[in-house]
Amino acid sequence: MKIIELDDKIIVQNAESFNLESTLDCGQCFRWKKAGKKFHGIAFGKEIFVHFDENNLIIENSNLLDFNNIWKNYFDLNTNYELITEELKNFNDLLKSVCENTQKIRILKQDFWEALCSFIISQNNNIPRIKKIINSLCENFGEKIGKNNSFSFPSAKILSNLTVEDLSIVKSGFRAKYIIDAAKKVASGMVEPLSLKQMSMFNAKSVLMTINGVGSKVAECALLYGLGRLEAFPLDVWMKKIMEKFFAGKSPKFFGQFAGVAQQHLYYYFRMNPQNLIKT
DNA sequence: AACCAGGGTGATG
DNA sequence: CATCACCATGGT
Repeated sequence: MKIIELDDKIIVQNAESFNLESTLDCGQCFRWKKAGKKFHGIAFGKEIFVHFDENNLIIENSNLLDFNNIWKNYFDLNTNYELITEELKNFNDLLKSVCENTQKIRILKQDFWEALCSFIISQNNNIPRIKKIINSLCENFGEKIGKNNSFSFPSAKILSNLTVEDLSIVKSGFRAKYIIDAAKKVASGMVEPLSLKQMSMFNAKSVLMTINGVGSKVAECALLYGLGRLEAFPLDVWMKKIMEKFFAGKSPKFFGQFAGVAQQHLYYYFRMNPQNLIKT
């Protein structure tokens, strides 16, 4: 991996190859959009365009400082996902073929608060509307960044001072009170990502579930997408069906220390191919 | 028009 | 512990 900085772009030569489409569209994040060959997105208060040119990862509207501080970690470029995926393929024939089909998904290391808040919004909701609510949340309460109409994800501190009425503009429904409670607990340090990273999965999950509106599934999402705990295994309605049909009697432990990565391949594959889940 | 969406809560058995 | 109505909102 060699980094080249020129103009307002970063070129990561021989970046460990991964598939941007599957990685950014597999349901782990909600703020990336395809713009031609490139993907446009915002994370950690910065807006970029990103695409692959052969083995080179091109990050536009950025610089070396941001790459080192944000994007290297966000795309988790120091982790060898090829190794992880090879290990997963040995667990089970179905998982092997699914991994080969979904192609090189990478779990992003997202901002803890954004991941937690986004998956609180996701409960009993559909993906297009989740994106719409998050977008509205950013437009109304985030900070304007760049020259375009782009906004950062609003901080927990900002949201912690809002009322349910203030939030009604984003139309998050009954989730508004959950967002505010989560914001208060994060802003006050009662729920603190650095300490959660040091805790056991069980203890970290217990702390997350003290937030009103955070149950088992959302807690696992926060652990996986916001805290880099790759053994976390969110069981949503799709994963429950998949487990019931193909992994009956098995628990998430079956998939080992990278269970979350396995989960992402399975979830994405069956979202893309639901007929293979319905049919008996 | 009823039903569903990357669920959680509180009440009840 | 298992089940169940209910939770707001927008799309089909």
